[in-house]
Amino acid sequence: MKSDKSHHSDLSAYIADDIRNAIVSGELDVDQRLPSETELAEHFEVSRPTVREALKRLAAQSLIRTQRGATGGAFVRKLRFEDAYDTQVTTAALLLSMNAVSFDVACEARFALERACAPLSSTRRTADHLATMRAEIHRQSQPGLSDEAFCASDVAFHRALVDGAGNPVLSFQLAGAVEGMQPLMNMITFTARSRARIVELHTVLADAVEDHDGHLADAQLAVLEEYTRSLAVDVMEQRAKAVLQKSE
Amino acid sequence: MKSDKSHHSDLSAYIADDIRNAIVSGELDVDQRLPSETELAEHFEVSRPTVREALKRLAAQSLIRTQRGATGGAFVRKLRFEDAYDTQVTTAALLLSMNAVSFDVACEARFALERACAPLSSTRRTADHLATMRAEIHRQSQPGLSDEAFCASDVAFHRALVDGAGNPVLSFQLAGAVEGMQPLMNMITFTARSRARIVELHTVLADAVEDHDGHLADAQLAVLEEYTRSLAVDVMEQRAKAVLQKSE
DNA sequence: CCTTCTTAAATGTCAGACATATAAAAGTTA
DNA sequence: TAACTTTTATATGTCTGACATTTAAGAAGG
Repeated sequence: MKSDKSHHSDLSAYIADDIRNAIVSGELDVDQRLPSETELAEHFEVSRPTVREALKRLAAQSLIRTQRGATGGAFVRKLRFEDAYDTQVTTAALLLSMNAVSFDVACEARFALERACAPLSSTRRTADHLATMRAEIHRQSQPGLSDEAFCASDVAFHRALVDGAGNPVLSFQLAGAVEGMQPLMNMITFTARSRARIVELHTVLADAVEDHDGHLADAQLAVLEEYTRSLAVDVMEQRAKAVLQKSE
Repeated sequence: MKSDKSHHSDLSAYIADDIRNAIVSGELDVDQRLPSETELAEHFEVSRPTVREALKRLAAQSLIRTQRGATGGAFVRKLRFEDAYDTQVTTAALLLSMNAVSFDVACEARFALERACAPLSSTRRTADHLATMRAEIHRQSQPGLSDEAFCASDVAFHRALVDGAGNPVLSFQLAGAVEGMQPLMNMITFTARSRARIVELHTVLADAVEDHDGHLADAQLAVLEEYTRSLAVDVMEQRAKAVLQKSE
């Protein structure tokens, strides 16, 4: 950790960068304690509030955790997949909404990535993953389900499929693609008929995964993608029609 | 934005969550100005430093930007794909190193995801993407290249392939998988022979993409994955041997 | 009308203080 | 001696009030 800064405006950002680099480069190990806030303040020649702002930046990225008390301080945090999950989903959702990503583009990305998992999941899925998929299918066929609950169940189903690949890196990456897309999916209104169709597709998909048939699973996801996109098109058309009628 | 907090220890985290929810839910629009720090302090009934710590947390996630001066303040920031890129890569790299993810697992995830892009890229790649791929192949065949530079060029090549799919969501997701894996890839020492082999594989891959042959591109990536893994195995074996010799 | 000066509002930074949590050391008692 | 209690030191969490700096808009002057 060097201290240069000189004429930087936003010292806390500079200090955060400096410490972050030390963590990423491995200069600071997991669970290692950082110097106390007072010591950091002296080292960087800034005040304690400024150091604290820098530490909060790092905490926001789950790079450190803090403990109060006598042996307390800031410690390099072991970044777990679960920790990165939430941020990943939030970021993906914001990216989609703020950049006006079309349903088609998001859908394409999501299914392309998911299809990458299908063959692996067909090989490795445990009974547990399969049971989750079946349970979610069952929930999706319940009549009184709200559109949002249906969507949530859909996400749970696909997540089980992805997790079935048994590769935490894949699961992490897919979190953003699948869960982050949920807000977009929530725009769709699922009629009884479309729900029945989706349950049907999901069932074939689950069957394929159960039979270790990666090719069928992949093909089924392609069908599901096409159907999902057609549903979105329907919704858009209906909305356009509603706007037209209103203006008459 | 409600104020409850009650007995929360870590007010800045609570406040950051509160504002973050307002942004994610769309309650606050892009480029909308947040209340001034003083006003936020009054609203949440905390001091200004505490508010500032909360704002720095949000800034660390690129959710807000701040401007100084008379009309300054904190503004909801439009999260761009480029902004999320760096964080994505850093997070992925840290996840791999801190969770002792094996080369095989990371490699499998990376190539599975990349293969998801191959068919799309074969259809849509522009001349630009192709030119980048060719240029990187050329660089990789230069003799005096360091292992790190070779790796960097490899990343650039694959990134061009992914970008060829023309789907920013895919490109964003793959950034983590491909670039985040670079530290792991840097462990490999590339001999002249293995470099020649990789250049060869890359060339066939580029040819396939040029010919809009998605199937061949996909197959070629599978070959490349297998070869990459075999290289890693070689490195591990040599290291194990070195350790044995040392202990004799 | 244009330029320059002033002013006000906001963030950026600082210093010093107190509150609180926590583990280890010191003290106390059975 | 052993177990429990109290004290103490150290760290983060928070507050107050102040000053520095940046910046846009209004005021003053040519």
